[in-house]
Amino acid sequence: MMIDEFDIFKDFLKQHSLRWTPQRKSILKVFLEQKGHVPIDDLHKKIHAEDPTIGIATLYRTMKLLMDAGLAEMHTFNEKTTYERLYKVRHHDHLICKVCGKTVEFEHPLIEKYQLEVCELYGFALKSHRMELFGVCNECQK
Amino acid sequence: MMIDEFDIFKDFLKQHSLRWTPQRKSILKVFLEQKGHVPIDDLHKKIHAEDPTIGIATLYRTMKLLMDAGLAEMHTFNEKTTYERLYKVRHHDHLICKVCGKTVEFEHPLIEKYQLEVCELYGFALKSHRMELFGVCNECQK
DNA sequence: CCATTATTGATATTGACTATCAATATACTC
DNA sequence: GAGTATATTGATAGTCAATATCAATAATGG
Repeated sequence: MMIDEFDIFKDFLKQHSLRWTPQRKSILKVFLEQKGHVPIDDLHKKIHAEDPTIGIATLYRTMKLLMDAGLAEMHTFNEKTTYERLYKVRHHDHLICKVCGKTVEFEHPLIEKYQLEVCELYGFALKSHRMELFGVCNECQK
Repeated sequence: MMIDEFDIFKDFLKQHSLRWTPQRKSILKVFLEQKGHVPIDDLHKKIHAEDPTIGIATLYRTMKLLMDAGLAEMHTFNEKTTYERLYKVRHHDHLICKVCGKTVEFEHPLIEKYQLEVCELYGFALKSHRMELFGVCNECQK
């Protein structure tokens, strides 16, 4: 039996005495259909197509819950806030093109290893990290 | 003959047909007196003590110029914007305590090396990067 | 000194996000 | 199911950092 994001969210809500509502269901559904980094206004448009009665406040509230539930992650690239799916997606870092804004995901085990080393050196217990490389992509170099 | 931040800024302004003014001088002076990461309102208070006539808009405008001139760098830790001195300060990354907000600066040559590798792999020309490790510091673990 | 153009401070505006609140929906108990 | 307690909702007002506007002023290059 597969545990999917809907189960996780329902469970999270129950654990916190919060409720499973049609609005939360719609928002999660639409969010999961997106790929990569989704800005809030994109999400809002698509939610609106699905159910025009859902307000922007509910969208913000629900995205916060999804983050608390570990299903979504917020990023701020170039002053722009986007949300990214988190569950069952490997951890990765980002390469961002300063010209066209394209992002590429990558992971590098050795970098992660050295991050741990640095934390130990300073007596920190590492919880998470953020690494973004800014550059100019192939296309934009031409 | 030492080239300092004042010279660099004056030169930058000249290059761009901008003007060296008492306000810009005061703001740079106060900024350079600060240590580490300075929030804009701290800076504003100290500027105000130096010269109460300088408005907040001029402060924002000047900080942007200092960034363009390569003398300052903006960070956003825990939703809070801070400015950091950049010139003649070695590049470094940050370790941030999620509990007390303390930041520690570090550098790790090998991490930088692998960042370059990743960029080459994807055909990006690396311009800059941001790496922040979030954890719990020694003190806050007790 | 003059003309040109950048700069300034006060303040209005923006834009993203949050708080408020009355109406409504959900979950729980019996 | 009915009834009750409580969470949720959408609309909208409010907040806050940052930016745009603009008339007055200051700096620059002749």
